[in-house]
Amino acid sequence: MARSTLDAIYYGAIEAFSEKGYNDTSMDYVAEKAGVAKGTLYYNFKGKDELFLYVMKRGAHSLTDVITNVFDQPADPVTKWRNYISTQLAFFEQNRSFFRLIMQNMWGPNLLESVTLHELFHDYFVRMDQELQKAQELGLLSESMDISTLSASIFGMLTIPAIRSIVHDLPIDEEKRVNSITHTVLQSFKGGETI
Amino acid sequence: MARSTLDAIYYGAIEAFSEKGYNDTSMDYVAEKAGVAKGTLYYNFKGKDELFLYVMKRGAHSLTDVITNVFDQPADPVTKWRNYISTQLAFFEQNRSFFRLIMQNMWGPNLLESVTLHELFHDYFVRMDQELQKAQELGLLSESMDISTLSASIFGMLTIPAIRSIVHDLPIDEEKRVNSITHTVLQSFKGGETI
Amino acid sequence: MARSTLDAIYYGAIEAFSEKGYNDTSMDYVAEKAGVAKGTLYYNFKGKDELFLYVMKRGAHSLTDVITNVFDQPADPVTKWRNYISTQLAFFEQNRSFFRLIMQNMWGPNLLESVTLHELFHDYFVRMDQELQKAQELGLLSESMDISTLSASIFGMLTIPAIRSIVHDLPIDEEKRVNSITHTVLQSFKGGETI
Amino acid sequence: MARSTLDAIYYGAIEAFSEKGYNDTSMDYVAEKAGVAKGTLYYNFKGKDELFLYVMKRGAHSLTDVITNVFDQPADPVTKWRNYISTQLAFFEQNRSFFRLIMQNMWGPNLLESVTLHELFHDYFVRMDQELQKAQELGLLSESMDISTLSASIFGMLTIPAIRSIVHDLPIDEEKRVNSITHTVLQSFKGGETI
DNA sequence: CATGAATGAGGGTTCATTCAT
DNA sequence: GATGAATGAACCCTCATTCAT
Repeated sequence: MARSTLDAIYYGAIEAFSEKGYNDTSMDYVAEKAGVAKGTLYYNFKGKDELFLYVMKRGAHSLTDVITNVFDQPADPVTKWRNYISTQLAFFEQNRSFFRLIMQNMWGPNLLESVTLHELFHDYFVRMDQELQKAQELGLLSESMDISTLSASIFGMLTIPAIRSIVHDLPIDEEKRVNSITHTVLQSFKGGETI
Repeated sequence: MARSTLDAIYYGAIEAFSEKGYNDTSMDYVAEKAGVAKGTLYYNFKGKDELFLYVMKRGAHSLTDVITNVFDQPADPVTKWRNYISTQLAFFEQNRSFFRLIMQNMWGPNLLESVTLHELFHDYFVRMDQELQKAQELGLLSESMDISTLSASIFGMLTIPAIRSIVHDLPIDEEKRVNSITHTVLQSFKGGETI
Repeated sequence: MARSTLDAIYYGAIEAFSEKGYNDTSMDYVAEKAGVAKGTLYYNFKGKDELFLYVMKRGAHSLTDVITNVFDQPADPVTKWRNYISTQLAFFEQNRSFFRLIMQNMWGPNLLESVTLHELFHDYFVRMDQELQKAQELGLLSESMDISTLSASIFGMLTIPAIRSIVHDLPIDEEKRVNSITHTVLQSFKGGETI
Repeated sequence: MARSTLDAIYYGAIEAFSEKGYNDTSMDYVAEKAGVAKGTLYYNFKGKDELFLYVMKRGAHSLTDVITNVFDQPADPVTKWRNYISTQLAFFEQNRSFFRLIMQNMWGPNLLESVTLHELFHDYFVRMDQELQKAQELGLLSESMDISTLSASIFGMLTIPAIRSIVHDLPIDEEKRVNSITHTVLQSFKGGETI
């Protein structure tokens, strides 16, 4: 199959980088995990940077797919957000080490000259902004709320508890966590007279 | 003065690490920024890890000071949380590159064998948990909320928008952002019948 | 046509090697310049060494052709030598980068186990030795002169000024140079009482 | 002594490069020959290029010393040129592999961005040009001769026979060679009516 | 206390060569 | 005949660490 070598590299690289982080992962180790020779990595990618970026891009894409699928379903807004939260948390749970990798590298200096890893998640935030816009138009969300701040906040409400428990490698009462976060997120939509 | 060399190292190191991140900062560069010889770093610290940890500890301490000072003030809970948010955001703004450094390294694999950087922020979360506990006891916060999830969520509501704007190096309408986040946080305290 | 692939390789290789030298020319680059796949190079040649040797041999052959054509013309000796010089210099001028390539590799360690590149020019020196022998027999050249030293000297009188101006990429008063060198060479034939 | 490490590197490097040429000499091999660790090479030089250039510069300097010493002696011009030839040839003989190294690299592409190795020999040719100028003023050399061509030619008359015999590793009748070349060089000074 | 020359393990990258198609 | 994906040995270089001064 045409993609087989590339796929082997992808899965080996995601495993290697997730385990050790970008800097502590040697190309030798990636090659070993991928089951290919080191030269093959360089035959398919210009260098470590480009390989890493490829991994992150494929990963960011699958992350964005989650949000897209949820919000494209026909459902009332509250159900959508509830689904978004539980689906996203489940995704993090199923891809613990990769999610951790993302959180490590989202804030770094530019990896390549012009591309911040953060930009990879541009689509993600765009989709969330759209949905918040809709909520605002429906009167579910106060007009005074700054949408791009809120989308980042919601992302934070979700991810920080998730990454925190992952870093500590603690088992979590999944249902309780989903409920708490759902509550937090949905409350943030309500009323505007809190200040 | 006894502390002068150590201080020179501290300030040089924080500058160097903030600029380039842990891995891309060489001991040579730290020495240059600190204005001391490389050997002096090793005279004062066992190695790069220990030096970095020292920097992060002093930094985490000053971060924790913020939350402590705010919550120790006599004030009603709502005012306290409002102050906490604005003070914390101001701290991030004043220490942009160091805050970025923290966010990069909070989720990493254990830096030394037994110490996760995240543990450095243990005190921070403990203090917040205490305050949330109080709020719960005062009936400001629903009994059903999971406190450790909520404290992480609140941290996320604050930091992700902040780090996002720092990474993108965008100027921000500070007041609007504080208001949006304050609203979000305080709303999360309200009612429990959202689910 | 049978020779077309081989010729494509030859012209691509001579261009590539002349531009970058032996070591800095990759087989990939030769393949690109030749417009064939890398595997094709290995289908036609055992390896890089053999390919390079082939290029040098074809080149050395055309260099030797020059000297042969000149000395095979019926003319008096002085005219012959004058023609030799101007023709040779013109050849260098028309094949600047290839000539430079030759001069770089003439003195190296043996490229293959048993073949020095210098030996490629064996025919060249043999032909010159013959002509000097004739001159000696005609009494044009002192009996005391060592012919193999002289042929090398003459080659040096020609090539060093040529390569020097090529390396410096300087425009040259061609006529003046030919005259100077012709004078130098022909003078070396005269008298024997200088020592 | 302050220079001892640098000297060890110098002598090790000259030995290594002379034996294998620039490209086929690894930094590991230089370190081994020099009796220092590889890191020491990089502590003292930016890279392989700079180290090589240093070696060539020190070498070019000692080559230039020869010509300077000879021509600074009080003697009649003919004696000077005779001494120059024999001294230079002796120098080549005593530094066979280094001389070969020079001849290999004199014609290469620029090693660093702005410095051609050939420029290292600038002083050498300047000194020879001065001496030829003097000869012209004394009437020993025809006014019509192009000096910079002639200095290169003389260098060629000397070096090509020398390098040729070195490459072929042939024993040479030293005296006969000196005589032949001296004759050739001195003859080139005479008369101008050959053309 | 402080220094900086010296070290060497380890990493990213190149590239001549092979071989299944 | 020709191809190009795959290989892995070898190379240049970095940098945390040591230690004699």
